[in-house]
Amino acid sequence: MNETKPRRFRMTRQREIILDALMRSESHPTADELYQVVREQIPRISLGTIYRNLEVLCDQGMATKLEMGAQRRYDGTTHEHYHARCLICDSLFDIPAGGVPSLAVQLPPEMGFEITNVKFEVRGLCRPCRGGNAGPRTRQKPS
Amino acid sequence: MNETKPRRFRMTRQREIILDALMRSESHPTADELYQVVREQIPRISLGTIYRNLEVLCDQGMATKLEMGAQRRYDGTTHEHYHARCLICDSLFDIPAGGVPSLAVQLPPEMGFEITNVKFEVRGLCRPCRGGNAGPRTRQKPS
DNA sequence: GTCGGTGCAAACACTTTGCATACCT
DNA sequence: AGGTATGCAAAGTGTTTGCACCGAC
Repeated sequence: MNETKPRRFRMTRQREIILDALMRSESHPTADELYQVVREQIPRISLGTIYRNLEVLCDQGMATKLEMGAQRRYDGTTHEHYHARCLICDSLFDIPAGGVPSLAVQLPPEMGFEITNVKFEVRGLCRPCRGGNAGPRTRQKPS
Repeated sequence: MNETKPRRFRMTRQREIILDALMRSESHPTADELYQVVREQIPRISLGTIYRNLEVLCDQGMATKLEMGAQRRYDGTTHEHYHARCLICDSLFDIPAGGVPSLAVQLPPEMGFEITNVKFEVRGLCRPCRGGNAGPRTRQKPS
């Protein structure tokens, strides 16, 4: 019972061209940027198709979605510190200073990139969401 | 010439309560979450005011905006790697493996947080935006 | 009194979804 | 033939903005 149906994957022209455009791109395009590119080959393609296919391709492990958070969050503090985010309830927890190793990054000089700061976030499961007895909650406040 | 006008900052009841709610919060609230809280004290406050004030408070350095990107980006590759983002043109560049130190994080056990993965991003200026002769561009593609 | 801030509502930008049709396999 | 995928358009979400009134300084 409760079996997830196989849901078969079909490689269509649209899907193929979207994936190709995505893999060919040196940058990390937005859905709309892909839309503009793909439209050169399939003028009548719709933006909805782009979104749907990106979703499917990510599910299939053929692509990755960056910047998960669609909603902006604010922080009352100003000093630099890092966060741990729960994958289930999406809560953010501060990571105490010292918990993070030196984040000294060495970029190859030929890259020509000048580092201003680094952003670092730990993803995982918070205590309440791990604990089995109450089950995972949604939008619960970190303690 | 071209002097930016002083634009003086005024501490209003709304602003004070929003800031207070933000600083008091242990989590990192969204604008809407703050709206719900602040509404208990100022029932007629509008969501627009929340957004406007958060913007101002961040400008004043009294708060911080997390998760800058409002727009989602996709990546044609699957293997885990890290990115460098340009603060001016917002381009994303891959960081070659080996450029990043071990990201072994030690969270205090009493935190009870189980790490699944870490997200890491370098911020700074890319070569084209650093180079003075052409000046910074917007939305330029990383080479 | 002045000029910035507020409430309200409409406008925006990005993403998701319902539906009838089209197309793989 | 059967079940996905597509195009289109409308609906959803989160954020920004125009405007007339209000209020801090």
